[in-house]
Amino acid sequence: MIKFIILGFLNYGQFTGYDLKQMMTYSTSNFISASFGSIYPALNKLEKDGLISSTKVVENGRYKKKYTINKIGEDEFIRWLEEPIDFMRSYEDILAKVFFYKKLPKESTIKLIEQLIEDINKKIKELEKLETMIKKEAEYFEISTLYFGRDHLKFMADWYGKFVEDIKQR
Amino acid sequence: MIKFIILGFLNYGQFTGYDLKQMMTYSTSNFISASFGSIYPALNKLEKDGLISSTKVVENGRYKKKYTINKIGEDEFIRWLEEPIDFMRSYEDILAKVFFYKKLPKESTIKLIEQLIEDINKKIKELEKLETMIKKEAEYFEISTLYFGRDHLKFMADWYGKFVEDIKQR
DNA sequence: TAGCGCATGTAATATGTTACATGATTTC
DNA sequence: GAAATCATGTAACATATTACATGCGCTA
Repeated sequence: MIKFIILGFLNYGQFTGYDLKQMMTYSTSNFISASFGSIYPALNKLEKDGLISSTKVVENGRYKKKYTINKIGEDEFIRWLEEPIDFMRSYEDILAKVFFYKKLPKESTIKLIEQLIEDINKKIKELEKLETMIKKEAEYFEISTLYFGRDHLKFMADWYGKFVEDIKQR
Repeated sequence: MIKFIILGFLNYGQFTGYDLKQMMTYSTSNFISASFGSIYPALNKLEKDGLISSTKVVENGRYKKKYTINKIGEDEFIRWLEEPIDFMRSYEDILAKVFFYKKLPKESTIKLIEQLIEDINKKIKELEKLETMIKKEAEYFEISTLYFGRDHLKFMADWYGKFVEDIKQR
């Protein structure tokens, strides 16, 4: 996960691990935040795997390692972005992709979100079947968690429905 | 996390690791599911720590290890349930507690949920401040993730608001 | 000169998954 | 007799956090 957020930000320029942490704090902390303890090892692994490259520089007398994304990294990032959204993962995972959707052609974005909505609606129907099956025996708080699940998915389908309409009209 | 789900289920009787996995599959898979690879080690640790005890039995010629919750386990479970809900964790974590709220007196449950709603509303105000600050520079998809965050929290506050009213009227 | 911000990194810990290993009983 | 289900467990891996370790430059 953190891997793709890093690749995403490196699409916009050269940054240090410290820069990336700042960017996450200011713009993605709402759904993804990372500590230095995950950013630095992730950067090292990405470089080892050839997705990014680093240059050692001294700026204002300070030693820095600036990272640049490579072609392989760009390709892997786009491949990830274009993958259908797995809505059963947390909503944070969905937002991590949405955050970078401007990198994709408008039609791709629209297709991905419409697919997402369809998948969510399928899941809602499944849940509603389950509900009618276990309604009688289940305890109040237990069944309430099912109702929350259902309503939460309805909220998601609804929100992304409006979102996709908004994207179409832009 | 898995630890408290196990303790929660052991409040209802004696079960094996296999039983617990089944119960999760059928009733909490909506927000929590666990593999045997996490259930069995968790059971061993809980026993080592004295929160649960096991008895080896042979049923239908099959070797089983049935677990019982101890007083320490019960106390620790209730302590966890009574803790204020940390809504910044995933909604799955919230549901994990709600699922077992029948173990708590009605007034405690109501207080916990009302506190949750208050915390969510505070966070919504923070987000709205942030929005007005960065509205101008931010890119469409980037700011959309903020809007989702805000609307998602509003959905949560709303849902739990109705929930607490329903609990009061029962 | 103390403290904060910038900058990188490691070690210990937490928490889980997937795959593997084993073996019994029940069902078709 | 094969396959599914019951039943327990370990090993390798994945992914992250928190705390620690280090050191420079700027500002009060």
